[in-house]
Order: sequence, then C-alpha cells, then structure tokens
Amino acid sequence: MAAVTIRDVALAAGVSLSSVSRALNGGKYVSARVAHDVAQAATRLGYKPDFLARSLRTRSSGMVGCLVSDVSNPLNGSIVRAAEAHLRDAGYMLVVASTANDPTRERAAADEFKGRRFDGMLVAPGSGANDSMWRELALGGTPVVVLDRDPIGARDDSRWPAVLVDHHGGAKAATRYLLGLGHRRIALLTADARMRPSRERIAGFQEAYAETGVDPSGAQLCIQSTPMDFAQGDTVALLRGERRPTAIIALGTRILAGVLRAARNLDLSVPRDLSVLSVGDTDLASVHAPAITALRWSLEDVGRAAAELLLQRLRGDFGGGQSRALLEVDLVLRESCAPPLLRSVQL
Amino acid sequence: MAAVTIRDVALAAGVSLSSVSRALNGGKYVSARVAHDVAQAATRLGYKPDFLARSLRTRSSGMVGCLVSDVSNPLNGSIVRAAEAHLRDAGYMLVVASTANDPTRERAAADEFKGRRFDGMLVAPGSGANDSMWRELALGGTPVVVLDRDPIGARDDSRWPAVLVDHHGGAKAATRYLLGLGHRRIALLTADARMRPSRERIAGFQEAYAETGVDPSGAQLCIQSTPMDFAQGDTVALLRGERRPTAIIALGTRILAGVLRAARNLDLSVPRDLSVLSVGDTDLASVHAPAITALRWSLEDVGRAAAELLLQRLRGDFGGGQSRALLEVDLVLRESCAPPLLRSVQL
DNA sequence: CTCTTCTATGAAAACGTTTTCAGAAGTCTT
DNA sequence: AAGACTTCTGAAAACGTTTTCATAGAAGAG
Repeated sequence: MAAVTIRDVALAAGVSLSSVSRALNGGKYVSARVAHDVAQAATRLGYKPDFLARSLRTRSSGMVGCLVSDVSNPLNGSIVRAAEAHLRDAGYMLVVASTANDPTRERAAADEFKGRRFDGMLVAPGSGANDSMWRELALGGTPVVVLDRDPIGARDDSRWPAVLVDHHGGAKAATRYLLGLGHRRIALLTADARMRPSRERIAGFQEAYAETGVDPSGAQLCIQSTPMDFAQGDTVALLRGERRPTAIIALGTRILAGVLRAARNLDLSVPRDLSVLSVGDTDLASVHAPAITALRWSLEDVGRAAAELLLQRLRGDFGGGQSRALLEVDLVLRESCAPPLLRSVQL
Repeated sequence: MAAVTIRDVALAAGVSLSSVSRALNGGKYVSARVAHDVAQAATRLGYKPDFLARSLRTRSSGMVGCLVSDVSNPLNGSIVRAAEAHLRDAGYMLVVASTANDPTRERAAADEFKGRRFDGMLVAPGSGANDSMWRELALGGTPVVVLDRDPIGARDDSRWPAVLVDHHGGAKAATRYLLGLGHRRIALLTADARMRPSRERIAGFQEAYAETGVDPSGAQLCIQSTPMDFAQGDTVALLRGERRPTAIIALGTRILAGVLRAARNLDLSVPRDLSVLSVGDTDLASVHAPAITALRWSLEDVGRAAAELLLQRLRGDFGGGQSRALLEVDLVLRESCAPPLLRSVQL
C-alpha cells in the first residue's frame, strides 16, 4: 500500500537516489537546495524509511536481545524495563526472550538474535549454561553483557562485561544481623544453588557465621531446584523438625510467600516464634503484617547499568575498561525479626 | 567473520544459488542429489540463514510487536510471557515496548514496528488513545489485536479483534457479594477511569446496586489518575471521613497495598472493621493475613487468546470470524470480607 | 514419432537501503 | 593560467535472500 520508497522521493524531488539518502541521513556534501527539496518531498509523500533494508546494508539492526528466565517475574520485568528505556534513548530496540532457564531455548533464542543480526545481547542464563554455551554466545563477536551471572567455564571469565549485585555482602549483613539478635539456628531457603545469586548468598551466609565465631552447626541450608511453591511444604517440615530454626532467610518472592503461609498454618507468630527475613523487597514484604525485614537492591540500576555497559561496547568505546558494575545491597529493617524466645535457645 | 552465505553453500555444493534456496526451504522441484549435497554442504560450513535479508525479500519479518504500559507490572508480564510462548511456537518473535501509557511513545513504538515491517501487533494503549491514534494503528494493514481495551472513536469499533476480560461481570459479582453480607457503604478505589477495565468495573459496581435495589447513595467512587501510592492517603481520608465505608474494593496490586497499609496505620482490623476485596489476585492478596478475597482471571489466557487471534489473522484465516474473546472472572472467597459491625450500619 | 506436460535447474531480477566511485563544477594557491 | 583541493552529484555496486523466468531434458499421450 503505502510503500513509498526512497526512489519515489528521489523522483519527486528530481534528484538521484544517493542524494536523497545523503540528505535524509544528514550526510556531508549536500547542497541547501537538494536538502530542502528532499525534505519537502519526503514529508509530502509521507516517506518512512525501511529499517530492514537499511539494516541489511549497514549490517547493524539497531536491536538488542535479552535472555532472561521469565519476564513475568517482576524482578526480571523491572530490569528489562529499565534497560529498554535506556536503550531506546540511544536508538536501540530491546527484544526479550523468556527462556525458563532452559539451555535449549537459550541457545535457540541466541541463534535467532544472531540470525537477525542483533547488535548486542543482555544475558542471564540459567544453571544449565556451560562452557560451550558461553563459547557459542561469544561467537560472532556480538557484544554481550551478563546480568548477575558468572560465565563459569568460559574462557576469560573476567573479560565478560557484567553487572553484578552484591548478594554476598547482603546475605552476610543479614546473617550478622540475625546472629546479633541472638539467633543461632538460622535456615536459608533457596532455589537453585548453582546460579550466582544463590551461590553468593550462601557464601555470605556461611562467612557471617565464620567471621562472628558462632558455631556453624546451627546454620541450615535448604536447597531445592523447583522454586514454585515448594517453600511452604519445606518450611513446615523444617519447623516441625528436630532442630527447629528460630529464623528463616527466604530467597525470593515465591519462597517468602511459602514461608509466610507455612507459618500461618502452624500458628507461629512472626516475629515472636519465628523471625523472617526476605531477600528481595516486594509489595508482599513491605505490606505484610508484620512488615518483613528485607534485603533490597535497585533493579532499575541493574537494567540501567547493563544498558550503559552494552552501549559503551556498541560505540566501540571500551573506554577505561570499567567492564563490570557491582551494585550494593541494603538491609531494610522492619518488624519481622526479633530475638529468639528463650525456650528455643536451649539447644 | 562467520558470514557464511548461501552463495558459499552453492559453491561448495556445486549448484546454483536458487537451488540452494529451494533445497533449504524444502521447496518443490529439487532432486534428491541436490537436496543431499546442499544439506551436507550447509551443515559442514555451518550456514545460518540471514533473517534480515530473507525478511527484506519476503516482506515479512517474523516479528510481532506488543504495546503495553509497563512490562515490570506482573499483570502485563504474565500476558506477555504467555503470548510470547505461543507466538514463538508459531515461528514469530515478540517484541514488547513499555510505553507508560504515553501516547507519544505509543505512536513512536508503533511507527518503529511498522518501519521494521512487523507482521502484527498486540496493543493495550493508555487512555490517551483517540480516534487518530487508532486510525494510525490500522494504517498499513498490519493486523492488530487489542488487549482489554476499547478502540473508542475508531471506525468500525467492533471490527477490531480483541481479547477482553469480563471486568463488568466480575465487579458486579463482587459488589453483590458485599451487599449480600449487609454492606451498604462500599467504596471503589480505581486509578484511571477512562480505560476499559476500570470503566467496566465501575459499571458493574453500579449495576449491582441497581439490580439489588439497594439505595445507591452509599456507593462511593474514588478515582485518581496517578496510580502509584495514592491509595494509602486516599484510604486514610476516606476512612476518617463522615460516611466511612464498611467495605473497600481495591483495583490493582498497588492500590490494594495502599489500602492495607492505611488500614494498619488506622488500627482497623480486617475484616472486623473493614472488609477488603482485591481486584486481581496476587501473592500479596493470597498470602496476606487475613487472606484477601479477590477477583481472579487468567492472565495466561489473555496472552494465549491474543496470540491465537493474531496468528489466525497472520495465516490469512479469518475463519468463522470469532474475532473477540471474552474471558471470565472468578470471585475467590477468602477471609477479608465479613458482615459490617452494627454501629457502622446505623446510617 | 510428435506434441504436450511435468520436473529440475541456473541466470537474473527483485526487495530498499547505504556506500563507493568517478566525474563535474567551483575555489584557492602558486 | 595551471594545478590542487574542495564541494557536490548520479551511476552503480553492494547487502543476502527469495522468486520469476527461461530452458533443457524426461516422461506421458495421441
């Protein structure tokens, strides 16, 4: 229908194809007359450039891909939105693919991105990512920025630009806080321990025990790979068990929900009978009664930093080489943590 | 680098360009020998087709755009994810743009989609969408499916394929339920009344009053256009006011959070002093103590139905013409609603 | 045996841009 | 006045596909 091409504009303006292209792209070497005529003809005809053709010729699509487990998870959604906003300002379009952490789908999506000549990628692979996966990603020279993951097994681990969240420091601070309140038996509930965030948190958790000199035998790790609603059942089992924890650190929204449900079912009052600390601050955490003490970091910053890092590469400006960003994690004190009851302390 | 093109494959297989294209696309008229040689050469060279070039020639990009206010809102995120999954299965790639309901950005995104020759679009414009906006969308003949919006002012209102949620029926059922419990002063808190979901809910709300013959003077509408955290302040004002409502219907997660916060601040017990009903079921609603009675509908179904409707158009199969889907809304009874205290009933 | 229909193939024309190249003017510099 | 730049311009060559077209041979019909 519309299909008004650069050729039509050239015809209307009475100049050549190349002149139109130059005029429209503000190139050098174009006379005032031509510039004016072309501009006029273009608007009169309602010319809209065809990005596809342009991309084919320039070998750059103006698109950036994003590999993420699931957009409907607000954690990812916020990151994506922030990244999208910044990339759009720079003239890029962000395409996100939800891969459910499935390596097959990650590979497929990455391939499609490359087939469409995407200019860059933001990736947060699942735990299935291995050596060859990373190698494949790097193949073809498309700039890649890693979102809170470790390119384990990839050559030049440290060379990958990445934006990382200081989960280690956060978890350590949270654990120290609970230890300081007098808790000794603290349980850490986490989903996939093979991925960076969980791994770092576990390390921080253990380091807090070590550094404060508290007997680490009270530290309990509860790890499961299906994240959805396992937490509720798990928490019940945990709380009914022999060495019942007096505090729980719940990693993620879904797990926090499970923990809170379990506590209610067992008629345990938070924080009297059980202290709860959420990793990640959500509406659920802040509105719940009692309000849940939480570790918080800025998802917007993650998205923004990732976009910045990528844009830097895209400009070919590897400037100074600050290729990784480490974002800090804050402990937001609220009402869900208190010293343990004495009877629970009686080892 | 890689840049292995169809020409290289042709050379390696000792056949012509066109034969390779035919062989690879499983076209008719290709001999067994050629098919074999080409396949072998292609895999040996690691040939990956260039979608850009293909798109340019075939005039179809294999991409579908999605206009939505904000991906980081889990309501939208879930829809997007479901749509993405179904479109991917059909060979399409979904690109979402967060427009913050800003008409300018909606227009810009739609233009970019068209400039990139997107094959179709899923759109949920904000309240700023007017006649010309809809007309522009329809321009160029790109198939468009509307997500829970009314193309008001657009020519052929009813001709737009759309997937709609029965907010009207849902709100009516919720209101009847509260009226049945004995509530007379019910407040409806909503954000942007100009958009379909809110508009339909308000209509259902009022219709419930009318149909049950209850004096509608107790019905209170509280409408505000900035959705974020206005609800808390508004709720406080409402509950301190002269004709304090005994029940609140809160539209959306953020508003629910605000209402619950306000209730806590005023030391009002739910549901004893105040019944709360959430429109939209979230973790917050189900985990909160007490658990919040909520209207629920399937976001996955919205995304899936939209994808189906669009795919139907893309196949050129306007089959039977069932061009709109109406999804039902359920009332999930939980603990946050109870009959009002007598003293509040004393008009 | 001839006339038609089918199958298989390669050459070449698209698709809509940007970019290279060569040349035509004009403007300096000597 | 002759070269040496500079500024502008259009023709044509890319970019990597798919698709049309013409042609050649094979197979089938009469």
